[in-house]
Amino acid sequence: MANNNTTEERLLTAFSDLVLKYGYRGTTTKKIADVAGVNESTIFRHFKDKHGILNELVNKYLQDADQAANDFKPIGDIELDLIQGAKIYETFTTTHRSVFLIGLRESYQFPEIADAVRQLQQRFKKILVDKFTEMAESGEISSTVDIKNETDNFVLMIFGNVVLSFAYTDAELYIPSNQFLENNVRLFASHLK
Amino acid sequence: MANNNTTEERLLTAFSDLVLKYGYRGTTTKKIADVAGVNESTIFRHFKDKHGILNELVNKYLQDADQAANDFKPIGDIELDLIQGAKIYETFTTTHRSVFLIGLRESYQFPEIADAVRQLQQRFKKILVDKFTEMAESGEISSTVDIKNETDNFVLMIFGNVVLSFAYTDAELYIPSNQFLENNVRLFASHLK
Amino acid sequence: MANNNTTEERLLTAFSDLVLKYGYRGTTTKKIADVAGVNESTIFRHFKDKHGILNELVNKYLQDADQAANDFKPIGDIELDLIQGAKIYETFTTTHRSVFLIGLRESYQFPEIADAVRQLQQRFKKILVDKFTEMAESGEISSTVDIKNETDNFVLMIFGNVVLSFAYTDAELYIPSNQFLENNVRLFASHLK
Amino acid sequence: MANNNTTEERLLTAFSDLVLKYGYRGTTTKKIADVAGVNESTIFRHFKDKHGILNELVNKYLQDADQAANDFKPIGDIELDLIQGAKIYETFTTTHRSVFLIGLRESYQFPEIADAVRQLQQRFKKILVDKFTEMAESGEISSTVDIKNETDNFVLMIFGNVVLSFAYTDAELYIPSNQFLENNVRLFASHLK
DNA sequence: GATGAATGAGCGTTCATTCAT
DNA sequence: TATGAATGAACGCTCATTCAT
Repeated sequence: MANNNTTEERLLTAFSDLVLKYGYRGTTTKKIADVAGVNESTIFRHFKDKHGILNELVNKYLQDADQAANDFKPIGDIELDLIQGAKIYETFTTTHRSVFLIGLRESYQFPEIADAVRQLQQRFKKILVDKFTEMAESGEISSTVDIKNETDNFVLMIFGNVVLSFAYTDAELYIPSNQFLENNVRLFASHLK
Repeated sequence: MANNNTTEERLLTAFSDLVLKYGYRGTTTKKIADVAGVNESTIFRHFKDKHGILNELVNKYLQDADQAANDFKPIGDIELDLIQGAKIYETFTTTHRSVFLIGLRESYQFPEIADAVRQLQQRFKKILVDKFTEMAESGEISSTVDIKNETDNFVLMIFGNVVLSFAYTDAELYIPSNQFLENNVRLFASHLK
Repeated sequence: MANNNTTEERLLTAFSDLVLKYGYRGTTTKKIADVAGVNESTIFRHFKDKHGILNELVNKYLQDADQAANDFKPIGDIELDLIQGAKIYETFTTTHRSVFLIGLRESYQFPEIADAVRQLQQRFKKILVDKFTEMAESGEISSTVDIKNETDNFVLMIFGNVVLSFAYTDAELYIPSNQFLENNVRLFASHLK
Repeated sequence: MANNNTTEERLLTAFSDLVLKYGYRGTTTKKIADVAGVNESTIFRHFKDKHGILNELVNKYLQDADQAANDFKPIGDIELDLIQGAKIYETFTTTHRSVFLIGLRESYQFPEIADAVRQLQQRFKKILVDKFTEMAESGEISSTVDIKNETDNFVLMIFGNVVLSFAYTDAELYIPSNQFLENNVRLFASHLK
């Protein structure tokens, strides 16, 4: 038995962990059961089928996504706002790594997950664009700043780093969170002032 | 019969196409055979096993990767150099979509492919950093430019856009090539002058 | 369902029976399942793989072989001792027909089984030679008897009859057990007195 | 190309050699073609099918078997006659090892070969029994000799040694030809005088 | 006379899922 | 609530055989 949690929780945790390494297909019900310390057939008492486990995680993802989007409230300081956005995005995707990765890897099989992943990105972009537009109108941002494209670039950049960190877990390729926020995001922000 | 090409070519094409949708595991030998219009067992006359098909594509990837890295020769104009780099990177990854995606999605099962994908990224980064450092020393680039981090940001950005375009093929999320080079890369470059 | 035994027992029995007819390779998992009255995949719940079934039988063979060798205790009466030896050898090999035959037929693919079959033969030979040597020393056997070669001949003879009886099951070629012990073994023994 | 012989001869030789190691089933047409140095499909130009190769060898076996039986002409000297019989049997079976082994191993699949192997044994037995009976009638052999059973024992013994030598090629178990004839057969014969 | 390309049947094995207990 | 036994569909792969050249 993996830990003291509910059987259902242990199954969800086992599934999440295994998906990181093996992907959805490679995460067999046998592996899940072994890691969770239960019988394979027990899975089907708690979830309709293998897909049902994923659905549960997707539901949590969607709830948290709303929360994260609501939590992201730019305050009008470009630097702090981009750092805040990057931080929330990174925290959220890390918390929901398995769903994020399935959305990335198996987007064709699970279009609804791919959609969910995309939507989050769009919402973050919109929040930033809206705020920056507002700031541009009030003169806080120079009118020469190309808000739309800069925001696109920013989102691509933080998405790129998250993908690198998840897809190649053991690699030196991605930039660790703190360093990324302090150096890279801050540097990016400096061009918008 | 899918088209007039060699059986081997048809198999490679079928494999590549299916991998985009279904991933490596989901691309069954039966599907490959059906798409290529041959009997399933014919696959094994042309390739040692299923992995052998992938190996063939990886070999081509590695050859082309060398070529692409050699082709990327910055001329000392920041804007043109970044555009050139982004264009070559994008062209190369598009040509080798299937291998790139397998390296991204199934990095755990195929660490050598994940490595190959990573290496390309590092090589591009190094070429840029080397050139920009040289330009900074000769005064063509202001000494205030944070070459290392700017290059990181640039590479994350073009990587992010490539991943988006491949992973969510039918989505409106990624920025189409021409537009990306003209608007986003150019915009990014403008901050380095 | 073939009979009331455990699924595992039914599988082992089915495998054993089929091996006599078809050999190891010819005994397909489908045939085994059909004869045992279970689904083919059920085999793999009970045994790691096809070889695992054989391993199980080989383990039993090895255990029984020790027992058989220990049970064979010549009492110093040549005739009775040869009959006893022949009887134990025949009973043992008959009980483990399938393993014996695989060791004989597929010795190249399963050298460890071939070894096991050989060893039994050597052990029986040694027990006889040791006893007869002891009897020769105590004068119970004439010193003119060529113990080593006579024993070789005896073992070849009983081995030959066992092989005939197993390999050509429906033939009239081999000599049935009782008759063999009463006539042939006894006749052979008569020359050693 | 294996040697200068006819394609057909090379195929037959390749088949014979492979059968010793791998048995009939394990001797794939691909292996045969590789060893013979021809294309796999060439086999089917020379033989109807895989079984056809075996048939060819069986035909030769049957012709030679007649020859061997005719060659075996006991002269009335028990010792020399048994040695002669053992020698011819051994030579013949060695020459036709592959067929002999298939008859032994795959007797169920190829009953006609099993028959052929059995018949040879019966013919040898009959020749010996007939001669010894004749000798008994003429007083050359003591009337106390149990001709039938002694002959059975003798045939089992030489059969046993041949099987050992073929089935466990690399083993020290069987008794090498010369030694077998000089020691074992001679010893056996000594009891009949 | 021989080849190379292709096939279809069948093999051992894995997997998500069901069912009786 | 959970288990252990069993299943059927599918998978990657091998094999003897066919056919056009």
